[in-house]
Amino acid sequence: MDPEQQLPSPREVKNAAIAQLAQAFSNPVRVALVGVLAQGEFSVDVLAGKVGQTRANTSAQLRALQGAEVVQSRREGRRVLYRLASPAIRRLFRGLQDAAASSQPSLRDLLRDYYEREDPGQPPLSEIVTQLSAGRAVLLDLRPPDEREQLPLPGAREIPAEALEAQLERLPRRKRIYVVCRGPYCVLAAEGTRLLRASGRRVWNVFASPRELIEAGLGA
Amino acid sequence: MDPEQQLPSPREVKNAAIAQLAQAFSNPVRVALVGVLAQGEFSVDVLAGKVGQTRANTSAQLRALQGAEVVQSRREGRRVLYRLASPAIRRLFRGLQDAAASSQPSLRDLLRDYYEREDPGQPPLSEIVTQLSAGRAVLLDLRPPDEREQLPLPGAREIPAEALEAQLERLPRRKRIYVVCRGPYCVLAAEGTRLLRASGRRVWNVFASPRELIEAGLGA
DNA sequence: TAAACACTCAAACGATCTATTGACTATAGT
DNA sequence: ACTATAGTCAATAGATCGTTTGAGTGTTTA
Repeated sequence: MDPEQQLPSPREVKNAAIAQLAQAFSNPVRVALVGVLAQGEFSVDVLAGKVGQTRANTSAQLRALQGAEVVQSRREGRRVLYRLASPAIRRLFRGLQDAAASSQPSLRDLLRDYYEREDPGQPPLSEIVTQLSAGRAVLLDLRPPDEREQLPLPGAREIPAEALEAQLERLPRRKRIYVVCRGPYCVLAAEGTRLLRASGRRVWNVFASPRELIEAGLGA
Repeated sequence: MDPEQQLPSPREVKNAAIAQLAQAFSNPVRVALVGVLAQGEFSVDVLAGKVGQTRANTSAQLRALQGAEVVQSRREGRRVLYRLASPAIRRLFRGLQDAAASSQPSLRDLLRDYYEREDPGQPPLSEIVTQLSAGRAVLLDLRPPDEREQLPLPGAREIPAEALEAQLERLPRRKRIYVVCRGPYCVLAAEGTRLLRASGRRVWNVFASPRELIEAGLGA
C-alpha cells in the first residue's frame, strides 16, 4: 500500500505506458504519418511521398509507431501496408488535435484564420446531412484519389485539392457547398474553402472527418 | 496550394504543435505531475514529494510542461502554485489514459487485474449517485487530505488510502460501498477495493473521477 | 537465374532530453 | 540586516532521438 516503493509500482508502470504512448506522437513526422493513416491503409513508399521523407526514415518512424502499438502492418506481395492499430488510437489522435487547437494560443490564431470553426453559419452535422440528402447542398471531397477510395463519400463531387482551381466550373454558383477533406483540421480543406469563397460561392468547411459524416447518416 | 513547400507550411506548423503537446506527456515524471495536478493546485515542493523527485527536477519538468502550455503557475507568498492550464488539457489527459488502457495489451492486462472495469455489477454513474443520495450505499474517498480538500465529495467517508487497513471498522459491513480516488485509473482506489473485498464487504471501484461524480449530481 | 522492386537493418553523427549538482534569487519571518 | 524557506538557473554527463548512408532481405517479374 506504500505509494513510494523501490520496485516499479503499478502506478509507475501506468505512467510509463502513458508516456510511451505520448512519445509516439512527439515527433512531427510521426504525427504526419498518423494523420495520413487515419485515412486508410498505405504502403511505406506512398507514406514516404505523402509526408515528404526518405523511405528509410519513414520506415524507421513507422517502426517506432508500431513499437508503441499505434500502428499495425501486414505484408501484401512486396509491399508492407500500415494502418492505425485501433479506434482508440483514432480517438486519441483527434483528441490531440482538439487539445492542440484549443490550448495553444499561437496555433489557435492560425486555426481561427484557417478553419473558422466558430463560423456562425455552420449548422450541426445532422442538419448538413439532411441538406445534402435533399439536394439542397453539394458536398465537395478534396481528398487525393488514393485516400478517397479508402472511404468514399456517397454523392460527393470529387476534386483533389490541387486540381480545385482548374475545375472550379464543375461546382454550382448559388447552391450551398460543404467542403470535406481529411478531417476537421485539414489544411487542404481550409485552403479550398478560401478559394471557393473568393469565387463568390457560399461555402462551409465541414468540421468533421469523412468517417464522422458517414456515421452521421450520409448516404443512408 | 502545393502540399509540399520549402517554407514551413500550415500543415507543418500544425503537426509540430501537436508533436510539442504530445512531447509534454512523453516522460513518466511529467505524466505523474499532470496526474496530481488533475486533482488541484499544488506547490513545487508538494508536487516533488508526491511524485518522488528532487525539487530541482520537479521544477524543471514543470517548466517543460509550462512551455507546452499544459500547466500554468502563480506565485503566492514564497510558494509557486501550479495547475492545469485548461479543461482541454484535462480531457486530453483522460483520453491518453483511456487510449493507453485500451490499446496496450501489457497495460490492459495489468489494468484488468486492478480495475475490473468490466465488473458486471457496476451500475451507471447516475444510478450510483441515486443510491448514494438515498443512503442505500456509502461513498469512500481514499484521496490524501490535501487533494481531497481541493474538491471535496459531499457525504463521503474520508479515509486516506494508507490508513484504510487501520480504519476498516469505520465502514459498514453489509451496505454497498463505492470507492473513489483520483480517477478511473487510480492505483490506490484499485488496491483499496481489493482490501475491502477481502474483508467480505460489497465494494465497487467507481470508474470515474471526483469531478465526474459531482457533475453527475452528487450532493445536488 | 537474374534483375527490379519494396522495404528493413546497422552504423554513425549531431541534436535533444533527463536528472543531478551547487550556486543563485525572491519572499517571509525575527 | 540576518536567516530560513521555496524555487529557479547553469553546467554537466549520460542516455535517447532523428536522420542519413549504404548494405542486406524478401518478393515478384523477366
